Amino acid sequence: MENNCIFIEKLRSSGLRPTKQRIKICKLLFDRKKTFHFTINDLSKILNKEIRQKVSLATIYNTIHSFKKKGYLKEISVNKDKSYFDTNTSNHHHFLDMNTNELIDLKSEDVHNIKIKKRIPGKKINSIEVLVKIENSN
Amino acid sequence: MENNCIFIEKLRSSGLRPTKQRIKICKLLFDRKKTFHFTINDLSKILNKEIRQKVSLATIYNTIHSFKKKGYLKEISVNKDKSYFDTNTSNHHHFLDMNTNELIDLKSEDVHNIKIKKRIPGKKINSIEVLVKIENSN
DNA sequence: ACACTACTTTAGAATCATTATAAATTAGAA
DNA sequence: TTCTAATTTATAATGATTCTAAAGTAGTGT
Repeated sequence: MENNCIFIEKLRSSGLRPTKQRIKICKLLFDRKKTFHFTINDLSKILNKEIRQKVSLATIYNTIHSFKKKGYLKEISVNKDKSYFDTNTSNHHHFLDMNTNELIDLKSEDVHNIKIKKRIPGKKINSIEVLVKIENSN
Repeated sequence: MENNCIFIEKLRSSGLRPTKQRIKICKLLFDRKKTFHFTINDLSKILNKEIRQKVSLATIYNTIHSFKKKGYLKEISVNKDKSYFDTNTSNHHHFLDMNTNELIDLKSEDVHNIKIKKRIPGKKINSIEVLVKIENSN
């Protein structure tokens, strides 16, 4: 219970009321050591595994979008079927395992020296995203 | 009319019957100097601008998928709303203009020195895709 | 030219992720 | 406690894509 204080504070300081649904989602997403990659569907399944306190799909969408807007989550465009989200909001890249459809983080340092030689007049670079597709090497 | 011969041959040699719908789509996609980026919706609008010979949505999807499978088109994951296709099937990257949602080709040479330091055991790299998001620099 | 069969096209239905809606619930302030 | 605005929720709506099954067409053999 005391653990939730961090999340309650986090939510409150972002102008989001700390409802039990949001706290539950916070715990699931942010109370972990390693980066977590997920789809809304994944999240819904995990959240609603225990029947006692279900969170509706609409709330999951709302909450994830709020979190993204606040910068707590990154959205990753991998394929058009589903949206992937990433709890690692730092500047980094990804492996995509074509066999399992799993995302794996690549630290910024793991991809060195990305230099873009071409420029578009009147435009500035906002971000550079690298997706490395991998597959079984058998 | 004679122009179509190229496309008829191309289709035939790929085991695709040269129907008038496919030829029409071929002309639209491949009879141009510059790379063409499009969504199915774009294509449908252009194809069906003239009312005389409409091509159904289902046929457009079928044809584009066939072309992709044959390697005549590349599919690009930019955002989950829509699928983008690219008539440039060579190894290259993209700018994505966040203001207009437009894709712009980046030659392979325009992005130099992509080296991935990390490896995943049992996996080999299939492709490396770089997406450079740009926006108005006003 | 004719007939046959497999390939294509097509309209419309089905699907699936996501968003909108509107009513019921809840948090925080007075 | 009471009030109001924020939130949750079930359900409907949307929009891209896929499926389906019937009608049309290309290519082969006659």
